Amino acid sequence: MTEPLVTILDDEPEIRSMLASALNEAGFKTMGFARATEFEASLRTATPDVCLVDLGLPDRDGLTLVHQLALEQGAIVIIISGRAQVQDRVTGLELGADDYIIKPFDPSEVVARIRARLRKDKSANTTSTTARFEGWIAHFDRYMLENDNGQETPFSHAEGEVLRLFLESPKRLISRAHMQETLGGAAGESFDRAMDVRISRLRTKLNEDPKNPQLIKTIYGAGYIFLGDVNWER
Amino acid sequence: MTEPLVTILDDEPEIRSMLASALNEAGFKTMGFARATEFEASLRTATPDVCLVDLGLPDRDGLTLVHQLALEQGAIVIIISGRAQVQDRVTGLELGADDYIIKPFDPSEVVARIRARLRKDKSANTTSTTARFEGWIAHFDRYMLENDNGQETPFSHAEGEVLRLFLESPKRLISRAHMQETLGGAAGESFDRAMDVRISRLRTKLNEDPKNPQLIKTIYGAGYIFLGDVNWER
DNA sequence: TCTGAAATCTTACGAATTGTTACAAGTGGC
DNA sequence: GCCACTTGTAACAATTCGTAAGATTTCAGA
Repeated sequence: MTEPLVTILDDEPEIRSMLASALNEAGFKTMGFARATEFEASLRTATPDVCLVDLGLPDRDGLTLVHQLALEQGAIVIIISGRAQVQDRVTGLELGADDYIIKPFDPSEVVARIRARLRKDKSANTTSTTARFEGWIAHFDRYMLENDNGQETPFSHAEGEVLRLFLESPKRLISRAHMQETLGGAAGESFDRAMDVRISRLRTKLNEDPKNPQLIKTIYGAGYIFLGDVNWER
Repeated sequence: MTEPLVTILDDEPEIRSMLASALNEAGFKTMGFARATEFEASLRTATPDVCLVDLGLPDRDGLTLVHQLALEQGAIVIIISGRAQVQDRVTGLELGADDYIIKPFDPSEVVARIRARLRKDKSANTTSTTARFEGWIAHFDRYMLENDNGQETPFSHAEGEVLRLFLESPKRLISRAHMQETLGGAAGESFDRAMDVRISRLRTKLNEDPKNPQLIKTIYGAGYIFLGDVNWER
């Protein structure tokens, strides 16, 4: 993974810029939004790793948004709020937030808390070479795909990159933009055609029915989702 | 997983019992320790899912312990401390803690934070968002609509947005304005035509009788109401 | 009950997005 | 150099989804 992307959703410009500079300094990419609608629009093209959400939004109930984000996107969601009551914090966390930070806050603590989340998130799958999923076993060290009968088919490097991307974030929307970025192709170019081809080839190796793919699902206008339970072996 | 095991390491008996009762009530198993040595001895026989660690221990430097725990055991480590300085929190988190809670604390928040961590830990493979309603099952992760015979029809992203909106607020009026807002279309424009096309398509997938829709009712001049009981499974 | 205007539904079409196939350029082993 | 293999590009097919336009329904007032 390259630099993780953190989105900042807060209507106060000072807070956005304060967070952005602290996060950039810490090696994160950031995107700031003042309104929920703008933020949601951006989700079509970008897949943030962490979403910072202020609860006091002008155009939307923050808690509902948090709920959706956490459940649908599977992203790490951190609430930033001026409401300091225990009850507020508890409901925020119950609704799916991963952390709850109270205003006023220190940017360095925000950074530390984000790092703590990401660390945990990644430690589940670092330096592993084998993954099992839905009857398949992917051997990344040997570039081999083993089916439930033990038969093996080779897959290429390019195919492996895509497959790994999927297996590292199962059941999560992977935007086209994010894919191009991590797979090296300069965005906007005619490389996005190549992306499709890679995925198409991967699908055939996974015996996907073109009319009705079970594992790699296309979300028109957004990206892809890899369904299926994944187990990495270490 | 059965009931997760939470260890409590704190030298104050009142705090141990307070946490233990709150956690037990919330469905966790607990083990309490007053000293680091006792706690470490227990690690030989038990594998806790979550470790609550007080930093002010009599017989050990808490931070070193946290570091070891997080690295070697891979367990979820939550610091509970009376030291409230930002710097303390940052170093605690950097050393591997997953969370940092300041004394005095509310037990219910501790429970909520533990739940948040466990949820994330699992969610890599468990993200299934489905809703049952009137004989149908909507699988939002797979973009599939299952009828009472088990047959599945795919629905598109745009259709899913509308369906989700309905299922999240059943038996309540959903105004056109609100729909446009949440579905991204710039309000007022000729996008409202697209709205009812979406709904129309959704209706046909739900086998609605155009003359007499049972599930998606239109309220002339106001909006729509989704009738039908909904059960979310997450 | 009848009538007309406004709101909504539906169908068809087209632009944009994505899938698939064929082909060519590049790479490495023998 | 020859051959198998990988991988991007181009061309064409299939899908999604908004727009337009005509049909249908609803509601208010006579």
